Amino acid sequence: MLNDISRFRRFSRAVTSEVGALDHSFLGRGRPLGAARVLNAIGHGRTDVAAIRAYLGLDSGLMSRLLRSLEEEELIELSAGPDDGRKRQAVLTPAGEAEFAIYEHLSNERAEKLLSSHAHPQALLDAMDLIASALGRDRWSFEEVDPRSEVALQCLEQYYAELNRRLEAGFDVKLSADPDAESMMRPKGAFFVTLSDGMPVGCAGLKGTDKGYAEIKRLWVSPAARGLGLARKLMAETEEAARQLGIKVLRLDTNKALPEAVNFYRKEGWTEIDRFNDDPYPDYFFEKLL
Amino acid sequence: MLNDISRFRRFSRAVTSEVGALDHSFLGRGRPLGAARVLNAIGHGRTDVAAIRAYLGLDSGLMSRLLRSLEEEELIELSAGPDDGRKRQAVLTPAGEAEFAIYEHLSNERAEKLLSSHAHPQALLDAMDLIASALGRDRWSFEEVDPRSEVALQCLEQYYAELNRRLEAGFDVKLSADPDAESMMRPKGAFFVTLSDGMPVGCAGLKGTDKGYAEIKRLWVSPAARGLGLARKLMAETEEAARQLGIKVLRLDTNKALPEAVNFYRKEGWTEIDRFNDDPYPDYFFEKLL
DNA sequence: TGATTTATCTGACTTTAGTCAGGTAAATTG
DNA sequence: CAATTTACCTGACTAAAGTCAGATAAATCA
Repeated sequence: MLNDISRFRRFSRAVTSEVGALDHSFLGRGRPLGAARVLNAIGHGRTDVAAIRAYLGLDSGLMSRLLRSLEEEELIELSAGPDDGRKRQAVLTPAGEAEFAIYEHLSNERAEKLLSSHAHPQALLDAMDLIASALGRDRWSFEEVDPRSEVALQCLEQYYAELNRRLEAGFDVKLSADPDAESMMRPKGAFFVTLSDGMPVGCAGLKGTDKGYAEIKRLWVSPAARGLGLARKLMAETEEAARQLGIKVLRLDTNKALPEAVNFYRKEGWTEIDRFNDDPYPDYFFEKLL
Repeated sequence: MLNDISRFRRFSRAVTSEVGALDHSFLGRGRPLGAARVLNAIGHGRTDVAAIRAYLGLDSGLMSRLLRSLEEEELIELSAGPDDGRKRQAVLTPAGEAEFAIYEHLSNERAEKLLSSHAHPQALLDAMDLIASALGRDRWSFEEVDPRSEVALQCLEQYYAELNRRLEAGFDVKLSADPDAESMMRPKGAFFVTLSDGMPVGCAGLKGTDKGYAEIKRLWVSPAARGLGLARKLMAETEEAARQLGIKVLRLDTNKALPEAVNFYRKEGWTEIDRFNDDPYPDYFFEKLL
């Protein structure tokens, strides 16, 4: 374990110096870091002054002064909030957009340089996803979305690709009993995605049926977010939705090529039952009474 | 590529906030960050004031004041350098050791917490090694060492383990023509390791013989540091040593289970020759004239 | 409607970080 | 050995970050 920690700390030193170098390049724009951070927060779409303050952890007095200095530079414009005149809204002026673009360029440039100088950039990005997901595990947001929405499709695409990779016979969603979107939306069912700092890292569908039970479908966790207990949380979220909808019996099926999934359902208190559908893919069938 | 960059920047945000949180926990000790950093540098064995100054990038005036404040807290003691009375040496007092231990604990605690809360900590550490190596690629140090030294053995152990994993018949160093240490040390030969922030990430041996040629042996790059051009640099270092020793002909052998190595030698201007030894493992034989 | 809460602003302040121009004493050079 | 260089120290300064106690105006509550 001691050696593990020294590896962790070597990583810490490396990223600390990288973060410091980026800060230093930001200072090259002739503006204190605090002001640069506020400008960038606004550029990234945070218009609500209170939200920026919370995000950057700034004192209200300090925030006020930083906004003033950006205003004097004519990089931002402040206005009263539309429904609450106390809450101020900040937007970039054209000059602010230009300045923000330069900061973006500085950031992107470092990213591109590192990625393009590596012979295996995808491996590097996978490693980054893994670490970012582990560091961000206590900032997950669970959102109920339309299963046809952009984020949902991003999850499902990766889910299908993984099934196709791992199932002996491959996987073609058209051959499977693909639930239609309405069955996974209120009032019949629900569909959840988990976002980790904006990146979709997991999903789960609750498919209502008229057969006296509902099904859990499309439970998927991104490889980068595995081992963090996300599946359990997604499952809890989905079961809660089922209870709200008055559902008493949950069922699901899975494949023998996914042993960790089979294991997970057993550990989570599901009981194995007989085949309850004629979908060609599943080998295992589970049930849980709510 | 745009999506790659957004993944990179998600990683950046995650580690920035992690770095910030650690700094914040350091501030909880009631000492400004600058002083804490100096104390920690001394605790980690940097006694030379000039070295600390270079490492932390501090102005001499600021450094002097930070040392003074730590001295007033009776956490460190300064003395004149043994051979140069201008260079000051800093060491921790017992109270300083105690305070340093607390900072260490804060750092290690975060590391342990993250690692132990993850189901696959080794995957996380591999990811960290990969990223730390990529970020630290312009701070490699090449050192000529005794092939029996600790760092050399660390490299060789991993090298043998990988051969054993990848070669069809496995690999037992005792069955191979294991060069004795003297043949890879001056004046016969040389042995190099590459350190990346203290971690050995690669090695290469130059084995002198009395047969009119010298051999490149044990060229290895850690998986975390592959794709960064390290093998080429190690090779250049080794060839330079060979030239210094007046060697005119270099030879090496390798195995068909290591296609990237075979590829590398071809690309680096080596010419394939007939088998020149009776070692059971190699399938390919190369030569290069200096 | 008057009292209270909330979001932001202002002024006065402290601490930390960082810069710069000399100064001192040890070491090195010609 | 005198002149110069080097490593560190000191004092005087500036800028940035952060804190805190009111002030103000909009929103909400009783």
